[in-house]
Amino acid sequence: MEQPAPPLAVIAAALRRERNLAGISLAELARRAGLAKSTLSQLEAGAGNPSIETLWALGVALGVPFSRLVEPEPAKVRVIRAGEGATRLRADRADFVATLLATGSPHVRRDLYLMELAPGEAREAEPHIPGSVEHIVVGSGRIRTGPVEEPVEVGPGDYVTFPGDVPHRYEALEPSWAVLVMEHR
Amino acid sequence: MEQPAPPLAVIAAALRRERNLAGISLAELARRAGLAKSTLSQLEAGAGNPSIETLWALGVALGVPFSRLVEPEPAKVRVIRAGEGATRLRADRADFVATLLATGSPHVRRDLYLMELAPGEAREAEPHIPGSVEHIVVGSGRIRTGPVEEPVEVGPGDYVTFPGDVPHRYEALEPSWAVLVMEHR
DNA sequence: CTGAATCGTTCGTCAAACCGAACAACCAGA
DNA sequence: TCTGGTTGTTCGGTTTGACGAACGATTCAG
Repeated sequence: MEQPAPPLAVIAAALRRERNLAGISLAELARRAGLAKSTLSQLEAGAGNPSIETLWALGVALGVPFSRLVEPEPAKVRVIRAGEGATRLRADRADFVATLLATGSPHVRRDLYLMELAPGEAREAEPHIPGSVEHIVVGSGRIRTGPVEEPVEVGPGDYVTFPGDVPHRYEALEPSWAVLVMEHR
Repeated sequence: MEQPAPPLAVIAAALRRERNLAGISLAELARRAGLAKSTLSQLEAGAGNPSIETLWALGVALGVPFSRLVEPEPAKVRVIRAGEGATRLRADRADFVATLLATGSPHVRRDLYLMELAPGEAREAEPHIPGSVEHIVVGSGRIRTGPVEEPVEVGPGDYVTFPGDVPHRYEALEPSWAVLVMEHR
C-alpha cells in the first residue's frame, strides 16, 4: 500500500498532462526549464529516467509542486450525512466514536475524521507512527486534548494541533464532536 | 510560493533522517533498494543528483511515500482560539470569513480553514488550480455548497467533498461556520 | 511557390550517475 | 591479539542521461 505505480510512465503522462494544461509547447517548456528539447521529448515519450534536478526544473517551470509530477489522478464528489459514517472507528470505550470521512490519495496521507465524544474518563491514545500530526477543530462541546503532559481545553470553533507520535488524550467535558485531521506522513 | 528549497541538500537530509528513523544501516538500505553502497553514501553526503528510479527505490525500501524524500520538516504545537485567526482571508463580500489554521509543509498541500458565513447571497468561488479537492464539515448552521451545477445542502456534522477546480459556491442559509480542508495536490 | 518561422523528433558526443571492489575504523568473541 | 563481522568511506570502470545540432513536418507571410 505504498507506491504501486511504476514511476516512468506516470511521469511521462504527468509531464504531457501538465504541459498541455499550461498550454505551452515542448520547446517553450524546455527553454523555461533550461533543458534541451531532446531531453524533454524523450521524457514525455516515456523513455528515460530523469535526474532529480531535471524533474525539479520542470516542476518549477510548470509552476506546479514537485510531487505533482510523480502522482496519478484525483477524485470526485461525495456527501456523508451526520451519523451516516461508512467506516466507523469505535474505540474499546463506548464514549468515543470517530468516523472516517476521507483518505488522501495513496501517497498523501491525510485522513479526515469526524469525532464524537461523550463526557467521562479521558481516552488515552497510543502514539501513532513517527511524524504524525493531529489537527482538531471543535464543533460543539468542550474537549481537553493534546499531549498528556500538555493538555489544552478547547471549545466550539477552537483549533489545536499537536504531534501525534507522542502519547496524547481526548477528554470530553460535555457531549462533544470535533473534526480531526490526521496527518500521517 | 512553490518549491523554494534546493533539492540536493534536502534529499540528502531526508535520506539520513528517514534511514535513522527506520533504524537500519546504510549498507542494509542499499541492499534492500538494490543499490550500491557507494551510491547511497554519496547521496547522503549531499553529492549527487539521483535519478528518479534510484530515489524511488529508496522510497520503497524505506517504506515511505516518495514525496517524503523531497520535503523538509514538520511542525509542533499550536492553538488558535475561536475568532483569533492569524491569517484571515476576507472575501470581497463581508459575509464570508475564512481563517487559515494550518498549512502543510511546503510541498504537502493541505490547507485547513475555519470558515464563517453569514446568510445572504451565495458566494461564487473561482475554480482553483486543477486537481484541488475541497472537504467541508459543518460546525453549525446550514450551508448550501458544492459545484454550481450540483449544490448540496448540509447541516451540523454533515460532511461533503467536491472538486475545487470547477466553479463552486457557498451559501449560508443561516449564520454558519464550517471546517474546510483544501487539498491542493 | 518560396522563405522563415515554429512544432516535435532522432542522432552522436560528453559528462556524470551508478556500480563493484578495496579501504580504514569499529565491535564481538575465541 | 587475532579473527570474522559490522560500519561508512573513497577509488577506477562502465552505463546512461543530458546536451546540441540536424532533421522532416507544419503553418503563416510575402
